[in-house]
Amino acid sequence: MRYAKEHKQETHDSIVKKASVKLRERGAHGIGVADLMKEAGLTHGGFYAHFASREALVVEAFVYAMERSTAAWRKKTEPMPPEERFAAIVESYLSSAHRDDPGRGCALPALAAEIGRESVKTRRAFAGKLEEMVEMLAEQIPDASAEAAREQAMAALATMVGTLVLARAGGSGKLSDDILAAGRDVLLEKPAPVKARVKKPAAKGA
Amino acid sequence: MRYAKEHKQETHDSIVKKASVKLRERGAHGIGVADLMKEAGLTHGGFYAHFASREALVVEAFVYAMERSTAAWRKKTEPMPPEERFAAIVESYLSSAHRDDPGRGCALPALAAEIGRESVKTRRAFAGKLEEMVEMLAEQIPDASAEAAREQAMAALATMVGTLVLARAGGSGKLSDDILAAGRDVLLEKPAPVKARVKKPAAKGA
DNA sequence: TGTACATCAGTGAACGCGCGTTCACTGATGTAC
DNA sequence: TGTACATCAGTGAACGCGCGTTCACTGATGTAC
Repeated sequence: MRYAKEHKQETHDSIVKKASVKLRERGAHGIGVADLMKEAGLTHGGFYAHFASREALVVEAFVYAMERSTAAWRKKTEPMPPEERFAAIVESYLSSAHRDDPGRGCALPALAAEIGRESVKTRRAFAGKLEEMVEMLAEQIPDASAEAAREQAMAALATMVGTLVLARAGGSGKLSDDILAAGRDVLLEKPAPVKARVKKPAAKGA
Repeated sequence: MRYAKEHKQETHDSIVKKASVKLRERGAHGIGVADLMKEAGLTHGGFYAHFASREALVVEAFVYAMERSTAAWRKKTEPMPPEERFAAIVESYLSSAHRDDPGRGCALPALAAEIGRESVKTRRAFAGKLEEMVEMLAEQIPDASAEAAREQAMAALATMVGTLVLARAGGSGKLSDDILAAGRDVLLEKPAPVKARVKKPAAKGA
């Protein structure tokens, strides 16, 4: 080795990390190889010493973002009592801060629709990370069998992703805020005002 | 007029219609002007007699798809008794048929994430159509005040959109089917198996 | 009715540009002695 | 310790291609007389 043992790996990781932010911000097709490399302080020529293709970087960056999110939520909720964990995730996911900062947020609202059009191989890599995220969420749902928790976790994640996608597309005015609030309310089981459906009171409600 | 009065308008509409299918299938950046025109049986040169830019067509095609969906749901549920309408929409939205045919389905799971990155002007056009869709959905939710119905409609739409996005990205295997089922179950208030949360029985359940 | 003309929706060649990718080269670094 | 050498991560010019857009032209159609 002519360079420090992990030099290349560090560069590689740095490219992936910076790319994962920019790709979430601009979409899977929204930024080119040259600009992605510039983000990492490099020139475009070196790109193919690290990745087989642009597409390969997109997949790595996506997987990286998914892993980071899953780990971050797990770590964040670890010190909390079990019955508060799910609500904590929902509240931070459906915050205006998350809506307004896609680059540091969950990769799903930003990139999942585009992943759905990629190769079978890419979709499989995605599915694995999605399963991990669902599993982590399911663990934060107490008072349910494993199956029920998994189902609730999938539905809750879908609601969170859909809510963020619509809130982002709907601007940042009242509509967008209303969408965020609506998502929070159903997931935290706060009944909607007046004539709402009968519900068990939410954990932190009463 | 040298041509039949509505000739040009018909061509314009035909381009928008075909484009709206292909754009939902391949994404807002997934197909070029030349191929879009070929879909309508034309050559690319004529494009700018109909649209100011490619972007303008994308917006028109998106708006067209949203209007079609809203109108189609309204028409479909019209002959039904009010308490069955919402469930009918959810079931057709979260069907494997809809998952597997993005081109003829709702524009939101296919394009909303990309719309969220467009200009303010484009996002405003989007927001208007989204409001119409939410309103239509809200009308199908009986037993609720207008505010509560609007909130429930927004949350339900978010769940449907997120579910479809994740189900499409997750391939077409078990994970994908499970995601679809989970979305249907929460929206139709079928309690998940075993130890589920206390819920009012669903309209068609008992 | 028939002919000359005017219109304009649509054609297709051409443009410039940016992108993903390739490749010969450089120069900083660690190794051998 | 000091010097010559080998390595290879990173550079930057160049490529070919496809895209959005422009434009001079065509030819089918409706109108005037």
